[in-house]
Formats: sequence, structure tokens, C-alpha cells
Amino acid sequence: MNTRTSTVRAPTLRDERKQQTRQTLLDAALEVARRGGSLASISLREVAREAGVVPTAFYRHFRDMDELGLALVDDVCLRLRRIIREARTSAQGATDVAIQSSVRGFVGYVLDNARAFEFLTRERFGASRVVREAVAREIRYFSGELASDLRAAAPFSSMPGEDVAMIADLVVHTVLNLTADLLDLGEGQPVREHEITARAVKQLRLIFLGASQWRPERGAVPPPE
Amino acid sequence: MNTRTSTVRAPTLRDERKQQTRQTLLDAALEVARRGGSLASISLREVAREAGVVPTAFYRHFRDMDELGLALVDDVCLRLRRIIREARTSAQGATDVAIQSSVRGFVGYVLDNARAFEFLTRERFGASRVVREAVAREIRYFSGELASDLRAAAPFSSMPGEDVAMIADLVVHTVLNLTADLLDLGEGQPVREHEITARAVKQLRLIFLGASQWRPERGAVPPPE
DNA sequence: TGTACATCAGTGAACGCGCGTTCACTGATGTAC
DNA sequence: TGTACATCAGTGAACGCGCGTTCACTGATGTAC
Repeated sequence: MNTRTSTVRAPTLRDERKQQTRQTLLDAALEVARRGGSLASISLREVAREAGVVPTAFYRHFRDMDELGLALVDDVCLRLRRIIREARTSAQGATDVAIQSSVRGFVGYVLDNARAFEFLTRERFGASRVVREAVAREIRYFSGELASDLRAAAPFSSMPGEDVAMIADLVVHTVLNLTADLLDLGEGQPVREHEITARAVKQLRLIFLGASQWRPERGAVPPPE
Repeated sequence: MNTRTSTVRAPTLRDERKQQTRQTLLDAALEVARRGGSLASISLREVAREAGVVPTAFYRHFRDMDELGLALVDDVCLRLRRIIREARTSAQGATDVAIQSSVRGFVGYVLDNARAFEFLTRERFGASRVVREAVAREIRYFSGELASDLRAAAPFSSMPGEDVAMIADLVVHTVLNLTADLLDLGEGQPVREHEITARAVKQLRLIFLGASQWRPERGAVPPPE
């Protein structure tokens, strides 16, 4: 493969600088969206202003704000996936202690990356359909990963896959709910923060307790006529 | 009490017509918000246009879109409270059958009032802080109502109030999650609708199964003897 | 290697548009007597 | 009861503003030879 026919050129100086500006725009959007409440309520010009470029430069990177929103979901979730992949290898099992330490670690991560989580939390039900769908896809991905982790141990290894997925979904949504509560709290409320976290830990314990007693249904529920 | 000193005047014809216009504005906002994605992404003028009044007439009823948003939360939740109050008297208990029939009833209600639920679901994490707080307040109210219902029966009557609240919260959020999934589905997907509903029923069963085995923590917060 | 041309990320002026809000108004409804 | 005045929900013109998008441009970087 020589340089002429290669499909992956070495990135030129120009490419690198373009990537840099792109990232500046993404970061600016995250910041402006945090201040402004949501992607839907901020303007292309605000993002460009925050990024320190002229509004027209925006179009060199994204067709419109929707496309930037999608890129932002990708960008934020890519980082999140990496963190979670690392966490998965260290902590295993669903004992009370494991739950508590996992949740505490997660809470720390959420607070350290508040802007990113706030974005995902908001846009999960935001005005843009494509962005909503992208967030839903990511959540399904995380739920799937968790399900495959659970399947490695009792009582999940002997359960129908559908039931494991159902439980993973419940766990993920309980964690999402914790995330939203934490972010709405703002900073500097350590007591409330501890209460909310403690409640989530209890909820997860209850879910795993239920799972340990779970008996798969005999016979499917018939769909409505 | 005579008419002169009475604090509640009989509503005049003018009052009634004003209320009517106000309701038209609320309905228009619900419809425009449905089409436009969220309260944050629609304009005062769009709402007035949909309602068939001149933009300036808006100010006779609300200071701004935020105030209309608050009124909309109140309006929608008032209706929801009534429905739920009725449902509470008819269905009691947490048996598998009771869960299934309650959920099916609720699903029907959600689909019949899709616009209202879509609004609450979106604005729960919407751009306006005051509207978000109003929605959070309503959710806490429903959670509190459920907790007091649960307390009437085993195993909840012998549990610390905090734990009952924790479980009610988990149930409410599982139902909210079901609601969001149903609404994102759109109409005319009966198979997916049934799958989503069946999953939520299973999740609630698992929660109540966990609750039946739940042992309050010994240590930090001991229950009163 | 040096040169001449091509590329293209970012610029800055300009546009038409819908926005929120102001203001003076109108005329139906309400109220005091 | 009838009359004269007050109220006020809704009107319509007008405003200044920030918006998204277009366009021709500039000059640094890349590339062919």
C-alpha cells in the first residue's frame, strides 16, 4: 500500500487543527447547553461564540445543531464506555459490599463529569428525535453489557435471557434515576447527596434480592386480541 | 356574608370567557409542544397562533412561557391525580394479578392521554428549572401517595417508613420508565407495546418479590421498637 | 529540492425572518347609583 | 329599573434584536512535478 492508494492518509497539520476546532465546538456546545438548559434552547451562534469562531465556521464541521448533538452523544458516550469497561474488570459480583462500592465509585464519576451527564440526562427526552434515539441506543448498549456481566454468575446464569435483560434494564434505569437526582441537586449538598446515594444502594439491593428469588414464568402471557 | 365583603365573587361572564381562553392557550401549548419537541423549543407566538388569539393576548393570562409551563404541569397533574384516586379505591394489593391489571389500566390511560404524558416526560428534564421542579414535586406527591397505600398491607406495614418510601420511589420510577418507553414507541406497534408492558410487569413483580424478603438494615438507622 | 498551483478552514458582510415586548386602542361586559 | 361610567380581554401596528444561512474572500497548508 503506497500513499497514493491508501484510504487512511496520515493526518496532515490541517486535519489536526480541524479536529481541534471540532472538539472546541463540541465542548462549547456542552457548556452552552448546561447554561441554557438544553440543546433545543441554544443557538448555533451561541456555540460558535463560546468556541471563539465565526458562526459560518460551524458549517465546516456540522450540517446543523442536530448533527452536532449526535456527535456530542458519541463523544460523551465513548469516554463513558471506556471508564465503565475499566470498572467492570475491577469489581465483580452483586454482594451488598460490591453494590455499595460500585455505586459510590459511579457517583464520584458522575459528579466529576457533571456537564456530560447533564447533557445525556436532558437530551434523553429532549426535543430532537435523532438525538433521543442516539441516547436510547447508548442506554440499550450499557444495559446489554450489564446483562452479559450478570449472566456470568448465579442466579442469572440459569435464567432465561429475557429475564436477565429485564433485570439489567431495571438496574440501569435505577442508576440513571440516581444520576438525574444527583445532578438536579447541584454541588455542596453532601447530606442530600448521601441520602440519595444510600437510597439507590438500597434499591439495587432490593432488586438483587428479588432476583435471587425470581422464578421464571411458566407459559407466556398472551398478547391482547 | 354578603356580596360586598365576599372574597369569592360569583364568576362573571367575562371571567368565564377569560378562563376559556386560558384553557385554549394551555391546550394549544400542549399541542405545539408535542409537535415542536419541548416547551423550550417553541415560541409564545406559535402558542397564540395555535390558540387563535393575537400574541399580545397571551400576556392577559401568563407573564411568560415559564408561567404557562407551570400552569400546564398543574393542569395536567390535577387530572392525573383524579384518575389515580379513582383507581386506588378499586384495585388493592400487590399480587401478580393485581399488578398486571393495574399496569394494563395505566397503559391504556397513558395512551389515551399521550399529549399530557409526553409533556410531563419531556419537561421532567426540560430546559426550565421551575418547570422541572414542579414536575419533580408532582412525582414526589405520587410516590408519597403510593407509599401510604403500601403501608396498609404486609410486608410494608412492619417496615421503617424510609424503606417503604424507597420502594415506592422504585415503583414510581419503573412506571415512569414504562411511560417514556410507550410514548417513544408511537402508535400502531402493538407487539412492541405488549413486550414493553410485559417487561414492566415483570420488573414490578421482581420489586415486590424483593420487598417480601426485605430485612431492614441493622445498624445506622434502627427501627423504633 | 524548489516552484507553482490547488485545497479548504476560517472570515466578515449581508439577507430576510420570526421573535418577545411596547403601546394606544376598542368595544363588550360589569357596576354604582 | 335605566343610565352613565369603569373595567379589561383581546386587537393591531410597530420596535429592535438575534437568529440561520448565503456568499465571495483570504491566506495558511498541502501536493504535484
